[in-house]
Amino acid sequence: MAIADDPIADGAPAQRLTRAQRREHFLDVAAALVAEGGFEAVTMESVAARAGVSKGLGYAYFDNRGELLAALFERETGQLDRPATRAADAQETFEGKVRATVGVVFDTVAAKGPLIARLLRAEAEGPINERRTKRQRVIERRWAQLIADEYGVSEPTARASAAIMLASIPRVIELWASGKGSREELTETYTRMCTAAARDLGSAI
Amino acid sequence: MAIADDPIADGAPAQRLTRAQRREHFLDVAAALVAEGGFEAVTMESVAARAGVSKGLGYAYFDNRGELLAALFERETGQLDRPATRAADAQETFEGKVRATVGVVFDTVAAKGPLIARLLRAEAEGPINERRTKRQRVIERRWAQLIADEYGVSEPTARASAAIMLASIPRVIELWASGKGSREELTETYTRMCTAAARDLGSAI
Amino acid sequence: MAIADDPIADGAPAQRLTRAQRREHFLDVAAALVAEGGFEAVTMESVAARAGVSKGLGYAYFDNRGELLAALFERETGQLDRPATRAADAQETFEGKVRATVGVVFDTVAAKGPLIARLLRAEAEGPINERRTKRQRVIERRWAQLIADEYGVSEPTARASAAIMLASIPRVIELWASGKGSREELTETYTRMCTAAARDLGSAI
Amino acid sequence: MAIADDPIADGAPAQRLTRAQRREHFLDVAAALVAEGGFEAVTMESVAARAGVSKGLGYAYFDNRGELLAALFERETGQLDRPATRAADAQETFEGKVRATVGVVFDTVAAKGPLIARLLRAEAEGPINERRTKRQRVIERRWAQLIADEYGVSEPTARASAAIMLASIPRVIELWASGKGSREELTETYTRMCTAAARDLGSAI
DNA sequence: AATGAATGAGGGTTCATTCAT
DNA sequence: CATGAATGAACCCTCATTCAT
Repeated sequence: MAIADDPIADGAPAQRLTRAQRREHFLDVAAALVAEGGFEAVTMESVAARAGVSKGLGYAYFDNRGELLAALFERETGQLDRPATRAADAQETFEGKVRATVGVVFDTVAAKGPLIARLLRAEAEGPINERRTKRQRVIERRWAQLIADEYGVSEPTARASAAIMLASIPRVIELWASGKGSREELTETYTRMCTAAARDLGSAI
Repeated sequence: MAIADDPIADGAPAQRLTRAQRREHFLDVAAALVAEGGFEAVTMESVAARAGVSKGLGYAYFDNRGELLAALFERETGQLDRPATRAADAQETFEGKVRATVGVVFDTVAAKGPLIARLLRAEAEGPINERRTKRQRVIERRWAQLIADEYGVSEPTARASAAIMLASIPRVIELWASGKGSREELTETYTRMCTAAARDLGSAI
Repeated sequence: MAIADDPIADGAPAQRLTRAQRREHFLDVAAALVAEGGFEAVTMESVAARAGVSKGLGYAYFDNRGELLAALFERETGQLDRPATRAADAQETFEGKVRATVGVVFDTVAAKGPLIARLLRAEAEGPINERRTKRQRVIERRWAQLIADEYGVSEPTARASAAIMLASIPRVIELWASGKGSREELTETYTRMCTAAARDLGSAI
Repeated sequence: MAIADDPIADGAPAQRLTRAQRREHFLDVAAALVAEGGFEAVTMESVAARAGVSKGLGYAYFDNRGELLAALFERETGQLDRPATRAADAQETFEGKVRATVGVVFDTVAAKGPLIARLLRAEAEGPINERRTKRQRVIERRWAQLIADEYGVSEPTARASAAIMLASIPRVIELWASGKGSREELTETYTRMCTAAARDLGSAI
């Protein structure tokens, strides 16, 4: 409805963005929508509307809805995983790495809300599921390596235990979100559980 | 479209079943569809088509799609939880109970496929989420009690640790389903992880 | 669900009725449903359910939904029109007849609720519309005759004026139902309007 | 299915109209359908089919079926009421105003068919009923004021009589449409009935 | 690049009606 | 006479996607 030269109309930056900026903006909007209403809330139309652009424009940046969601997944997990890896790398022990990783997860959730939990947990449309599986494999392998190295756990058992530990991280976030424990308590509990389990698995037959 | 070897020819009126039989049949079909394609694959239409009946018939048995899904959830979790509780009750120790529970889970998956893992894990439509949350609360409380009693873990920590342990059961099933370990190995690993964690949490401050 | 020898189960007379009784019962139920929720509320299923019989039974008494509604219309308008005619016949003047007729209408509405208003007014499914038109023609002709005879109004004008007068009777009922006047006031107003109009139309060119 | 002389071929994409044009087109189609078959004949699907567009397009213009019907009601009654008010305002007396109003009604029906009668009369779905009730209240109040002022009729009686008079206008249209009188005769008859009634109600106790 | 009209398929739901038992 | 399982058509509504402008 506005006709001219508002640099940014209506709260929605509807103008003169570079291709990359506009793409990011789409992802920001999609992130907000997932956080508010889950994946179903992300429709090409809702994203366009919230972004203040026309219905068809999304397709100039993403092949289809699946790709938009996949791009969102990549961006958000990247923003979680890079700091997490960095924080873990700064630690010597498995225990330190676990604690550091959980810390970054909490930080991220604090900063961006339930988005990341949803991304990691939900049964979602195809393109996301594939990527999630791939990401999981990578992270599980890393943790398994640490467990095997530090506690002398056999390869396959280390793999399984890493998978089991990682699977409950979203629940830890949920517990926090629903007030079932403080950040510190939950970090402590989770870290102790992981290390105790790893130690035990490495200890005997 | 199929021409041969359908038990029921394509335009012919379906078998006339009793109310209870038809209801079970619908749930069987829904179960198969969830196993294959997740919740989204369950539409009143897809169920009817697969069941070989007309589109509207489902509504004579379930008020709406949500109720169908809810009924499926109730049936399947009931078939898991009743034997699991029975098996756990027959054991004295937390360790025994965990092992027995996992055993029943494996039995169930062996008999009915990975459906149950999906039911327990996925972020799903409203009616299922509510029921899952409720069920979780009940089971978590039970495990928490055991952990607190047997290992002297404080109430809140026991609650959190139970939640964390239970959250990874679907992943255990997945590991098995994808060949990442035998039933015995996975049972052993998971059980040791749980008991080691509980013991550790109870050991000191 | 009950298996034997309740003479009347569940508030619903579900048993041992003669054909005619059962037919009447269906109409009673349909009447109640129209009064509560309009024509749309009358489905073959809702009628059967309320009557405490099985879904298909209605078709043993009425060819189809339209016929059920039509039979209801006939019965109810008959129960209005016969007393109305009798009451009108007992009066000498047009004014008396109008007053008597309106009195019977009020009595009927008082006894049977908004059913009759709905039957007379609503744009309804085909079979009812036809009958209503026919009924209207009959009554309009009668009133027109009276107007012509008593006030010397020409045939066509008498016909038109009768139609115009009769068309507002449902509104009179509505006014009463919504508390916009007492029975007596509304009867008086309506009667005076009709007689004044008739007198005027007969008076000159 | 039609093969010839459709302006638009059967599977071809429809004319691309502006938003306003398409909206009007939808309303035109809906109007035609109401005129032919009443409200029930207006479904989002029937409108789309008649308009030669795809099933879902209507929802880009109206939130749902109710809104479409409501918009139709607003448009049509607006096109009747604005000229009617103007014509009535140009007259000094109640008689003149009644005659002028009826004249505009006839003009409108002549131009657009009996649609308006249906809109004003029928018991319809919620959104229309509300609006009709509101409109009626406004017009009844206006007429009541005139009757009270010019003939000295008491407030409540004036209200009731106005309601009664207005309720028969659709019937006047029907009489005309079914050839039961000329425009002039019906206008004259209706106007005399109204004025005679008002005069009488004002004359005594 | 961007708009926004339009498509078309998919899925939810309701009911009149039929018919095997 | 009665039951109640089943059909099938008609609607409602939403969205991913295309494409003329």
